[in-house]
This record gives sequence, structure tokens and C-alpha cells, in this order.
Amino acid sequence: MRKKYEIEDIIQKSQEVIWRKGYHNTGINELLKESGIPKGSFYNFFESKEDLMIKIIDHYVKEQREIMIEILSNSSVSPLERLKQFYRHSIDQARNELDRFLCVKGCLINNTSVELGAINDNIAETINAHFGEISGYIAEVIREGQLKNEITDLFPAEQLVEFMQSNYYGTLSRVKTTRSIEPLELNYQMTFAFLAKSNP
Amino acid sequence: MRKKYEIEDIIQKSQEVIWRKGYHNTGINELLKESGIPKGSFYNFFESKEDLMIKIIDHYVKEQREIMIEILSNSSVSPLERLKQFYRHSIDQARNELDRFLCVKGCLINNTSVELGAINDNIAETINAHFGEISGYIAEVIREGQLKNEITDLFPAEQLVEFMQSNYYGTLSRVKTTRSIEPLELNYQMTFAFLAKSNP
DNA sequence: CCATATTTGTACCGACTGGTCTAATTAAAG
DNA sequence: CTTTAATTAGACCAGTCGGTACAAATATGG
Repeated sequence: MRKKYEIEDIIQKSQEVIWRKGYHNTGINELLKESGIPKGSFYNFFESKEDLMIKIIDHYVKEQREIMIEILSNSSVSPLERLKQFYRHSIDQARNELDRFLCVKGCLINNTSVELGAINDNIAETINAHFGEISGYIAEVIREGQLKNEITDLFPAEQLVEFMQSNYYGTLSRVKTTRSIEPLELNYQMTFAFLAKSNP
Repeated sequence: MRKKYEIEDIIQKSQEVIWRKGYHNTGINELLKESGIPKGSFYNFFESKEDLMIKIIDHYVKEQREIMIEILSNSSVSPLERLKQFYRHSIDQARNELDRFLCVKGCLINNTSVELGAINDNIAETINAHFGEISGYIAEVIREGQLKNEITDLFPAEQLVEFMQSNYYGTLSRVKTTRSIEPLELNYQMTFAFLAKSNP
């Protein structure tokens, strides 16, 4: 029998729901309805709900990485400015069509870290791998900025990334309960006040 | 009929499980078994699972607040040092008996913010109220430190608190997936590098 | 045009979900 | 000592959970 459904479609649709509602708060049946496929087909594509979740994370990171690389590798702009654009991009995304949505959804990686990071080994492993890769890209830009003396060298680049990313995650947690984008804006200001070198 | 169970016991026991496993990943039945009470009694104490959750949050914050006030109001120590002790306390807690536990559990407020903040109005409201109160205490100490010129005045105290707390939350998210306490240690160093005034 | 391999569609599984109902129990009030 | 009100205990509810089994459908290789 010829394939009638595409796994990417199912991943895309499921991602949207789980991102918004959380892993344990979303049932398989809801995802089936959303994707418009019967259960038998679902388990033809995925071994389990966990398997789907891992594929969703992979897919999510792949999307994010593309945007990230585009911004961070634009060598016509200074390293610090590239970093600013990168974080600014997330906020802008939230301000537009996503205003109410990103406030609701937060970051899928952060959501999953909190809900599953400590209780599911496979998913923790998946997240750590992706986090490391993404952090690597950012750290490279930071190093570049440190060499150009426009980013603080109080801490090594790897640690500055951890700080920035943790900070961003925690702020999204605040965004969710306050239902406001303001914490992100404030965090942006403060993060770069910390990062940028004031006295060159 | 005389009361046979104490609501505080049920809250305490349930808190432990939900803190570790999450809200949607924990069923009422499991909490009943853990608390050793039958279902009928449970619904005599709580209107619903949501009602229990709110009472758990209240209870959690009450505990945290007591510790916090004890540390933050110790006027024999400088404001900055008090803040350091406050965050240091969390890390130490995690290092001791809780080493593997706090890594697993994270912070109940952060967990709940991420899992329920955007999809449950009552719980979001509860969290926001508590967050505001706790932030108020910390902000006061920060203001004191700013007056004594030992804490940066690049930003107003209220914003510095938001920054510190968000940072702390996000770091706990990292702690969960990495299953390591190291991110907290690093975050402590960097947070206070930002907060403390270098050139008085 | 038939055999094979694969996918689809759906009924079904036992376990569990949050929550209700009510009989039995018991302390305190009159 | 009886009435009243509160509490306990657990059977029970419809609905959902993640997952399985298997027949029907169909594209492709021979």
C-alpha cells in the first residue's frame, strides 16, 4: 500500500499541540485527530509516544538551528550585534502573530527540560545533545566578540552561553505565568548590559 | 465523626510526589496511597486536584518564605552577603541529602510555572501572588545594598530581582536535564559578578 | 495478473483518570 | 440517650490513557 501520510506532517501538527499543552497533558488521540490519521498509522510511524516526542524535539531544533545560523553567521555585522539580533529575533517573534502564543507556549526545549528532563533518560539525552550543539554556535560568536574586545571576558565563552541560555529559559517561565512579554524585554536589556564590555 | 487525617499531612506527602513527577504525571490514586487515605476523605479536604495543587503551592511558599526571611533579615551581615547566603543556601541544600533529589525535583514554582502557568488561570494567579511577595523581600535587601554602594545601580532593585530569579529558574531547568548541580554553582558566580559593584 | 510487502483503518485491550455517591461510623449538642 | 452534623471508606462512574491485533486495501516486483 502506498504511503498516504507524511511523518513530517504528523510531527509538525503534534509539535504544535504538545508545545502548547505539555507532554503528559496531551493524549495520543488528540494528536491523531489533529493530524487526521488513524491510530494504526500512527504506530506505523512511531514506536511510542516517547519516540514521537524525541522526533518532535529533533524537528524543533532543526528549525531553530536554521534561523540561528542565518543570524549568527552574518559576518557583515559585529559579533555582539549578531547576538543581540539573535535574542531580539525571539522577542520579535513573540510580539507578532505569536504575541499571545509564545507567551503561552514558551520554549519547547525549556518546557520539556522541566517536565521530562529528570524523569526520562532518552529525552534528557536528546535535549543535552541539542543544547550542546546550539550552545557551541553561540559560544563561537561570543569568543569572536571577546577577541574584538566588545564582549566581557570576565568568564569564558562557554560559561557565558550557559548563563544567557539559562536566563532566557527562566524568563520564559515567567512569561508563561505573567502572560506578558515584558519579562523577555527586560531580560534582553540586562543580559546585554552584563555581556557588553563597557570600558574598552 | 472525629477527624482522622490532617490536611497538612496530605499536602506534605502530595507535594513531594508532584514536585518530583509533575502535576499531570501524577494521579490522585497515587497521592491517596502515598498519604494512606481513601478517596472519599481526599475530596472531603480538597475540592479538586487543582485545589490541592494550589494548597501545595501555598504550603511550599510558606516554607520557603520562613527560610528566606531568616537569612535576609539578619542585619548583622551586609545586604550583598545576605543575598549570597540566600542563593548559597539553595545550592547547599542540593549538595547535601538532596543532591540527587533537588537535581531531579528542581523548584516547585518553576516546574509549575512551566507546566501550568499558561493553561491554568487560578494556578497562574497563585504563583504570581507568591512570586511578587518573595521578590518584594529580596528587592528590599537589594535596595539596601544599593544605598550602601555594594550592589549595582545599573537597574532598579525590582528589575534586578526579576533577573536573578529568572536566572535561577532557568538554571534549575538545566540542572534537571544535565542531572548535575554544576550549572547552579556557575550561575551563582555569574549572577553575583553582575550584581556586585566592582568599582565603588 | 498474481504474489508479496507494506500501510491503513478500526475495534479492542487492561489500566488508569478525576470525580461522585452513599452507607457506615462517630463525636458533639440537646 | 437521641438527634444532628461531620467524616470516613470504598465501590463505582464514564471517559481517557498508551498500545496491540488484525483484516482490508493497494502499490510494486515477478
